[in-house]
This record gives sequence, structure tokens and C-alpha cells, in this order.
Amino acid sequence: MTEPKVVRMTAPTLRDVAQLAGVHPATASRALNPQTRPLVNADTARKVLRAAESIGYQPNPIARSLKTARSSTVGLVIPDLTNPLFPPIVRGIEDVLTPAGYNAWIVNTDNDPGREEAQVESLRSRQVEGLIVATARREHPLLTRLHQQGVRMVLVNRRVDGLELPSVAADDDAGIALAVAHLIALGHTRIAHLAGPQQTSTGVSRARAFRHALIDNGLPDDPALIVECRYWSETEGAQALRKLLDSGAEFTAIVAGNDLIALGCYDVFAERGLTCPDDMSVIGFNEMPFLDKMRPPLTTVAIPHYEIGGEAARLLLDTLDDPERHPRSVLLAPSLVVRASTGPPK
Amino acid sequence: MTEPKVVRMTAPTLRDVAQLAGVHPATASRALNPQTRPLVNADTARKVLRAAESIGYQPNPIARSLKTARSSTVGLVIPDLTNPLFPPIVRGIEDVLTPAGYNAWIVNTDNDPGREEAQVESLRSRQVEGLIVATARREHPLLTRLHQQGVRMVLVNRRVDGLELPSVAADDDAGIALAVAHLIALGHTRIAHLAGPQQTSTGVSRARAFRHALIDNGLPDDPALIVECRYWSETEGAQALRKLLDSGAEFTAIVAGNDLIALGCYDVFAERGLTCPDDMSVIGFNEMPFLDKMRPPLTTVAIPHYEIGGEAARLLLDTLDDPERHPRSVLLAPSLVVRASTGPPK
DNA sequence: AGCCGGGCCGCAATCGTTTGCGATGTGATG
DNA sequence: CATCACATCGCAAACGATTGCGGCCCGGCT
Repeated sequence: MTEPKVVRMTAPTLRDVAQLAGVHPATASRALNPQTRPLVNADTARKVLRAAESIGYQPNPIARSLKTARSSTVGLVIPDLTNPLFPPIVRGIEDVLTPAGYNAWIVNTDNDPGREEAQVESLRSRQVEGLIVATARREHPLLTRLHQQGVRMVLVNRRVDGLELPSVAADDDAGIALAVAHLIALGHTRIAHLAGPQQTSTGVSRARAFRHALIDNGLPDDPALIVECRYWSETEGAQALRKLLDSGAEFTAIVAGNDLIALGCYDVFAERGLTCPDDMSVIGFNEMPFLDKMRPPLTTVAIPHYEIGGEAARLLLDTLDDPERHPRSVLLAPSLVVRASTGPPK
Repeated sequence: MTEPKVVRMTAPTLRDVAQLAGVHPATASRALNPQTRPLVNADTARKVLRAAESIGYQPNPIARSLKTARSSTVGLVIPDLTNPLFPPIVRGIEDVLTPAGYNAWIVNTDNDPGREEAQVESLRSRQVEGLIVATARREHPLLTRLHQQGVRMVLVNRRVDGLELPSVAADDDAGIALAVAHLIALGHTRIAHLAGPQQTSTGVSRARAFRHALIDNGLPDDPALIVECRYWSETEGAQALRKLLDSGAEFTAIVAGNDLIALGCYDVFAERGLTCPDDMSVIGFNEMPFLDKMRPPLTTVAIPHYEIGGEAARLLLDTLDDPERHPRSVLLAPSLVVRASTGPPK
């Protein structure tokens, strides 16, 4: 004899819990929320919790968001997920956000300010409580506006000129110093720099660090040996190197703004019949995946992606916790990974 | 004489629009929604639209979701964003979802069923209208349960045994046939297969295709030349190849289940002093980024990632449109990219 | 003139929570 | 015994949109 069991198609709501526990929804709400639980009798709280448990109640985040104007969600603004730099960072972010009860909304901007604006707008309308932004440019009207409007955010990898925002990045100075020292130790004296876009703080700070490193090592700071790439991409790296070679400048080693730019050089080596590292040493930045399997394996400055993500998430959580807190910024120490793309000059 | 201008800190709501246009919020709602616009007088609709425009009204998606139990959002369930296979697919998905007015929520499962369950639960509580799932295993209790509950979804790259779900993937048979034909044309007759995990449909279908391809070419189907990897990873690939070499089996070429497995072979080549392709040819699957810069550049079967993503999104949109529609599945044609990891046997 | 049928629009309920406020009961206190 | 403080809980109003239902008006018809 099977009793007809009523199956409810819709998820159990707070009212259901309340009814089952024999209390008012308001009481159930207070009992369920650890913050307000002291406001209800311990016994009734227990009853409510048991009822909720028994019917598998899950609070509806949408209704909650509507009422509280919060969402337990933060937005991640990424220029391009396809860039292997970002996935590990995202991973680090999620791994600290999740235990804290937050979720992350990932959006791609394709480096397009228009798309970026639309995406951020969409995030805001979904009541995200804060933003982790990896698309900052030195001049960034959108970010300054958001900051004025009191949107909580933290920057990763890059910063905005004149904006006091919490940020986390690798220590570019230290990283570039490592790279240059390595090349000098190998015997190089004429070293070029394929700089990243100077619209990004990282681009300028690495370029500046490069010149400082030369000077610190008693080498001349020759502007003819620095070329700017318009994007952090392989094709731009290749383009820049061609320009440099065509200029007739003499050099035996290259410090690239990042790994992609360095990999772009490989294409040019092939075109021009140069062998690496015999004719030309090159060193990247970021330690993206699979560099060890490249031809030749790329020497690079490794940065702790995962930790950068985690630290960014922690900074954001701090900010959400206490919006008045003075913005901290953290720099994480890079390290040098020597592979086969660097060697003594011929 | 500056008039005191009242600035509202909170975003304009539908009531504001209605008030400004001199109509009831209900009318404003109908006017704003193209679906219901015919229900209101064209003039008043114009007035409402103008009012909305003038104060920059953006509908609150949270309130809308609460009322309508919809969200214009779909969930993307990815095993691991760090795998370079997925970002381009995600990109393809987003590029068709966005014009259709949908957004994508990306979640990582780390190949962990527990995490997967939690993530999917979180997606559902946020009222996602459908799921695009890239984590399917052949036995997948979670997915079968979701399917029974009527959750709309489409599978990418992999399928679930006995479940009639829309799916999109590369044509494994064709791809493997291409790979095997290439090796045979080079003169190889003893070809090994480092198969992907046999819990995944892709793992078995590629393995099956491999054996069929051998037979079709009049070669023996030798079980000793097939080893299964437990994961689609470099380390597993390396492990499998070591096992195969240690077994004493003789072969001159390898068809790897995917690129990562193939790259794992490179490590073993180095360990054992084998040179590729002279001692051993190897061919991958997927055409992940940067393979052209590997040592040696990896021959592989290229699949149209971006299109796969786009097609998956289209299938999901179809399903959302008409849930009764018979599940379509699409296979996209792969192509062979010949590089330097394959050559004639010694 | 009376009636009918649209077209157009407003009323109010609703989605599932949260939360200020007030009601109730209890025990302690003067 | 009256008063008061306090703990506990219920009432009801939000949050911002959508939508069934019904009312009004106006033009056309008999």
C-alpha cells in the first residue's frame, strides 16, 4: 500500500521551513542566520534548523539579494581568459573566495573598453559586492569613476595612475633585476628590452626597472635598445624585434616584457636564421605553462600566479569588511627560472 | 545661482521611469518590454522609453529573476580552466550567448564530483536557465539526475552513456583516422595509442577509432600497444609511455589521446635519450596554443574550439526556446596539422 | 439610445527574503 | 502588588519587477 506522496516541484522556501517548525517566517529567518540567531530562543532555533535540514532548504540567493542589496558575489574582470597567465590567478582567487562564502563572476573584456564598460555594468546590476580587476590601464576613466562611486575593488598585476587602490602584483623591479643580473653574469653587455605597452603600469615599471638594472650594473642606458610593444602579444613581440634588428642596433640578449613577447621573438629568430641562445639570448616574464617544452625552453621570471590571485581575493575581502581601511598593496617576490634560451654571447 | 540638484544615490527604478512618464509602473513595464509593448499605446510607449532613456534606467535583473524565475543566464561547467583547451571554447560560447541576451556563469570543478555538485547547486539556486557541461563522464549520476529533473543542458566534448542529450564535439573518428593515415603514409607500421581515461566518452571513442583505423589500413590491432591514462594530463601521459616502453613492446609512433598526453611523452623522450621524431613520432589531439613553439613542434589533430563553443551555445539556446525539441548532436570536422614531431621511422 | 467590443491602462498580488517595530509573556524588583 | 526590563516572537512592509484581472472610455452597431 503506497501512500500517495506529494512531490513539490518547486524548491522549499522559508515559509515551508517556518510552517514545519511551527513558527513565523521571520523567526525562521532569524534562526537560520548565524548573525541573528541569538535573537531567538535556542530551542526554537534548533527546531527551525532541524526543519530546514529535513526538507533540504536552501535559501534563495536572488530573493536575498533583492532585499539586502548584497549578493555574496564578486566580479572578476579579465582582459582575455585565453592568456594562460590568468587561469591560475582565477584559481587562486576562487580558492580563497569560496571558503569565505563568496562566488566569483568571471567576465572577459577582450581589451575592449566598450565591452569592459558593458560587462562591468552588468556585474553591478547583479549587485556584485566588489571587483577584482586585471585590465587596468594607467589612464582608466572607467575605474576612476567606479572608485569615485565607492565601488570596492582591487587591482591585480596593473595599476591606475593616481588612484589609491589596493593592488597585488609581482615585484617587477626585483624580477627584472634578476633577469638582467643573469644575463650580465653570462657575459652580456648589450641587452635590449622589448617593453610592454606603456599604457599599462606593468609596462612602464618593467621598462624603468630595466634601465635601473643596467645603470646599477654600470652598463650604459641606451634608448636605442628599448622598443615598445603595443600589446602583450606574440605578434607584437615579433614586430618589435624585427624593428630593433632592422635598426641595426647591436645586442646579444633580450629582456622581454613578458613570455608572449619573448615567444614572438622565436618566430623572428626562425625568419632571420638566428639561433637561440647562441646568436641571441632571450628571457621572458611570468612563467606561463609549458615554457619548459618550448624550443628552446624559455628562461623566464616566475611569479606566483596562484598566490597573487589568493592575495587579491584576501585584499578584497578586507575591503568589503572594512571599507575605510587604508588601501594596502602587496608585491610578491618573483624568482628566476633558468632554461635554455639564455647562454653566453658568442 | 545654482539650484540645489537632488542626486539620488540609488539606481533609478521602474517607478521612477513611470512617475516621470506619468504612467503606472505596470504600464512602464509593458512599454519597456518588446514582447508586451503592443499592449500599450504607441505614444505612451514612446514617452516611457524616452523617460527611461533620460534617467538611464537599467532594469534590475535580480528583481526580474525573482518574479519570473528566469535569469538570462546559463552556467558553464568546466573541469579546469587551466587547461588551455577550454578558454577558446568559453570564448565561442560567450560570443553567441551575448548577442542573444544571455550571460554565462563559469565554474570550475577541478574534476572533483563533490565540488561539481556544489557548484551546480549554486548555479541552480541562481536560476540559471541551462547548463553547458564539459565535465561529463560516461557514468554520471549527477547529470542523469539533472536530466530527469528537466534541467536543460548541452554537453561539450564528452557525453554520458545512455543519456540523450544535445552535444557538440569534434569528430574523433575522423581525427584519429587522419592521424593514423598520416603515420602510415610516413611508413610506420607499429603504432601505439596512449588513450585518454576510459571513463570519458572521448577516451573510449578515440581508442575505438584508433583500432578501427589500424584495421582499415590492414594493420594488426595489438592490445599491447594501447595504454590508458587515468587523466588527460602530461604526467599521466608520461607515466603511460614509461609503462609502454618498459613492457618491451616495439613501436615507432604514438597517437596520443590529446596534446597534454603527447607533451608528457616529451619528458620521457628526454629521460630515455630518445629523439623525436627520429626515434619516435608522436601526434596529439586538440591543437592547444603554442604547440608550434614546442620542441619539437607537435603534430596534432586540430579541432575548431571556438566553433565548438559557439555551436554548444546555439544548441542550448534552441533547447531553451523549445524544450521538446529532439536533441541534436553535432560533430565538427577536425583537421591535421603536421609539424615536426612526426617523421619517417628510422 | 442602448449595447457591445476593443484598446489601453491601473490595481494589487506575487516572487522569497529580511528587518524595524510592536505585542506578549516572564521573572525580578521595589 | 504594581512596575519594569528583557527575552522572544509575530506583523507587515519593504526590495523591484511582472502579470492576471478588471475598469474605463470610445467608437460602431442595431
